[in-house]
Amino acid sequence: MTVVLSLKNKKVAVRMKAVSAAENGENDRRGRKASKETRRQQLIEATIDSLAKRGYAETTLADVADGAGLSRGIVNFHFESKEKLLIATLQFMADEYAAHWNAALEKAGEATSSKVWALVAADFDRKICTKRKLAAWCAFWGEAKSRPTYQALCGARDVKYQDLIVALCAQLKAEASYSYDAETIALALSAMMEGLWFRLMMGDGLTREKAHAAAVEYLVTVFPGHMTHQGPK
Amino acid sequence: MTVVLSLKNKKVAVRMKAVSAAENGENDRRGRKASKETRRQQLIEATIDSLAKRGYAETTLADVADGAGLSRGIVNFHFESKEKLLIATLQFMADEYAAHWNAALEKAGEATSSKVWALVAADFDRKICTKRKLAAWCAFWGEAKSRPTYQALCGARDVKYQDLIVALCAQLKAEASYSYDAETIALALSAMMEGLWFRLMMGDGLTREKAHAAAVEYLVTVFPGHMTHQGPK
DNA sequence: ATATATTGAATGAATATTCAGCAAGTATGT
DNA sequence: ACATACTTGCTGAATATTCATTCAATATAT
Repeated sequence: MTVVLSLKNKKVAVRMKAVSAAENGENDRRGRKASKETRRQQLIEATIDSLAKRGYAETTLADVADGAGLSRGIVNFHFESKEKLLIATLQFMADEYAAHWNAALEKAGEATSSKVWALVAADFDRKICTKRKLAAWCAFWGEAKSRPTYQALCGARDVKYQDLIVALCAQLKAEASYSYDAETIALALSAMMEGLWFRLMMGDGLTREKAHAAAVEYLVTVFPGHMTHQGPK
Repeated sequence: MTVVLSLKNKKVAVRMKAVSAAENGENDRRGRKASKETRRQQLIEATIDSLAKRGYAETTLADVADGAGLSRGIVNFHFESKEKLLIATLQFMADEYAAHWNAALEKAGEATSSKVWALVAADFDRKICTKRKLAAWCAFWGEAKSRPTYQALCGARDVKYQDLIVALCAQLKAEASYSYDAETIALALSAMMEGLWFRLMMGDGLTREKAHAAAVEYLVTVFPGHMTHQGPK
């Protein structure tokens, strides 16, 4: 081991870094023999990195392995194929996203307006709304139309989410006397949030705060009886 | 020539179709000896087809050549490399998009509200807003963050467009007494249109008409002094 | 000791690129 | 009118490259 150190200096350094990055988790065994789940998670994180840095088409297993500080064959050992790694990565992001807005909904008050406000805020939370993750999402979007599996997972964002937003908008309409069609407003709102995500990813100096402010401005305008710039009434 | 017909039946048939598709242009020489520009355009169209059908990562030169009804080496003959073909394709789409909204702006009346209305309508016009083209755009978006050349061309949509929208919103604000910040509203509006494009591409049964209606609903709500559901006041 | 995780070189498949040759047009000379 | 050389667009087999996958050897943990 120490014999080869002079030759492998660089690589060892990289691996140290990668391992210490994985330390965050609770399941904190390191180096050789990290638990199966830990390794998988580490590889998924490396995949997100690669997708964000190089895009879908340029993401190679070699790059993922390097990013994780592990050797070439590692992905095929823990996932069976590149395809399955990518699906697991997308699945992870979809689960994380869903868990995040569900949690936000839990924490929000009973009032419909509080729920809407919380959902919008959740979309621009630091935890979810990273350039890195947005870029990874976008990499998948580009391939989603031609791959049913991706489409299903990208759309997982909508299946329940969209229904919820529509229901909440309908609720708000019933509470006050807004004239708009609930579905139209729900569509406009969620499309706008997606568009803001997209702009954030493209990164023309748009910040999370400004994006959130734009969404809030919309809420206040459309639901004047329920929202203020500071929060739900 | 006739000797090989029995063997090449299928191929010949495909080529006939491809050639007749290229007939639309003015420069209508066919078969062998189509002008250089015509051939390039034909290959660009085939590239858009492939991007839309198979996504960026799965688009191969073989597929493009087949789609155009031409032989394998053709792309490297007319463009130098796959990369250059893709850049030319994106350039074409960006030019077409810019020309389209500029034309819409020309045709619109002098009033600021007419211009805004025209820009929004242009975005959902049949000519631009095809599933095929949206899918091709999306394929590029996924790679744009990692490739400066793509990013510049995808962003070409904003450089002037975004400035114009901001200026028009500021103008509307000055004409009536809206309280919003013009930049915020402009951001919200254009983000929403991008998000609607995205949803159209993903194709959850959303139609161009419904998407346009959602955008109009927004205009009416934000600029009540200037807009009605039927058009600018 | 055995089982398990990991490595990294070898393999093979996919595919971009090259290029020698062919065919259709075009110009020039007789 | 016909023949000849020359240009240009195109073909498709051969080559080079990139990369996912495999697997025998090795290291580590229990």
